[in-house]
Amino acid sequence: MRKGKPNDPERRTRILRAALEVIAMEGVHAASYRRIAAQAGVPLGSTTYYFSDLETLIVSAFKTLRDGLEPRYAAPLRDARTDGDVVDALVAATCGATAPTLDDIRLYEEMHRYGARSPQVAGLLRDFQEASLVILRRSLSDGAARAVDALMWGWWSYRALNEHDRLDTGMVHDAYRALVTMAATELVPQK
Amino acid sequence: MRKGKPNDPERRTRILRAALEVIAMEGVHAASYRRIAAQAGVPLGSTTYYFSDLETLIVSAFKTLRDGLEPRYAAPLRDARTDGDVVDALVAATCGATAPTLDDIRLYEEMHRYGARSPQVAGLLRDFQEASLVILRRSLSDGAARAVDALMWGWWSYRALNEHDRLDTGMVHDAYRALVTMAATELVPQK
DNA sequence: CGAATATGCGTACGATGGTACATACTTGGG
DNA sequence: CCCAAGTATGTACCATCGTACGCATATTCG
Repeated sequence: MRKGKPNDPERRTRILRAALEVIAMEGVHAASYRRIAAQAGVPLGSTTYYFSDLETLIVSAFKTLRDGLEPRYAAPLRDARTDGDVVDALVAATCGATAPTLDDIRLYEEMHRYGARSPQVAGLLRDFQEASLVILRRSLSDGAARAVDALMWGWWSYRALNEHDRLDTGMVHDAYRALVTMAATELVPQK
Repeated sequence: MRKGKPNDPERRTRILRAALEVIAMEGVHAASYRRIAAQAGVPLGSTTYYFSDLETLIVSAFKTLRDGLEPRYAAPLRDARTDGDVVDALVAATCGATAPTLDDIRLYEEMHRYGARSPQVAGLLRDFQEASLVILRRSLSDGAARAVDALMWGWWSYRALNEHDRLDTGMVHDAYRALVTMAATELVPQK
């Protein structure tokens, strides 16, 4: 009897990567079995074999996106010690070294939109957001954490819309500092 | 010779409204000629007659959305006199009386995503954003205006994802106040 | 070495999409 | 009243989609 070892172990992963590429370039609506197969350089039957329906494929692709993104953004924030470190990490995540690429933002936006109609993907998004909030709450009040989270998303969104103008780092820094400072002064009635 | 007066002058508007309804309910990917025609209660040929291709129809629909939304959100902000008024207006626009409905947010998100592939729609979005910034800059520094704008969008987005929990008004108020206050203290190096 | 079983693939079908276009209907001027 | 021209519609074509399914290939065990 056969063990079930795949002939090409990379294939599944390659399909998922191709799916994300297609979604980033042309949107979820363009992410068809055929288009993804072409992108991955595998035959149509290969994609339907690994993912019995399209919803499964897309959700799986978004899952790998989350798994890839989460540690990348979480780490610098987790290492922050002082409020200043937190602000710096936030700035970096918004428009600095650890900031997502435009493709990543597009992907995340597509995910967001797809989540409006897919409970599974909505769950992924909430997981992602909750993980971010958990980290932020280690140094900020709940309110400030939520505000910071929303602001970061707003700026990412802005970057996606205005591809060419970079966000001014000083402005971003000031805004985060204002929110983080608010957290400090608000801490008494909050706690 | 005939004057060119339409037999049913309402029809064009009705089709555009139906398009927005479909987009809000099922997303742009579901906005087909046939689906929109069904929603508007008109035959397929009627939609293709008024809009020679689908892109035109969708862009027109988004244009009417912008025209409808813009005055609604601009007015309260324009009437704000003091910084406190501005903060109150922002809170109201985020989660209060003048806040967009969930449908409006969904529509706006669909527009955002569609804009990623349609230069025309991207232009509409930038218009909308710029109009908002112009008003905000009457009482805030450029940096604060941008931060406030991004934060509002982030919270709208949050509301779309977490349909059921209302944003805490106090938290929203504090965050906006922090950003507006920052604008005041930052005003010297800014100007 | 078969034979059984998992892996991988090609084709076909029914549904749905945008669009083209021939046809009808409505209107107002002659 | 009737015809020209704009308005409105029904149908049909071709492409593409998700999915089903039968067949080919590879692998491992007895």
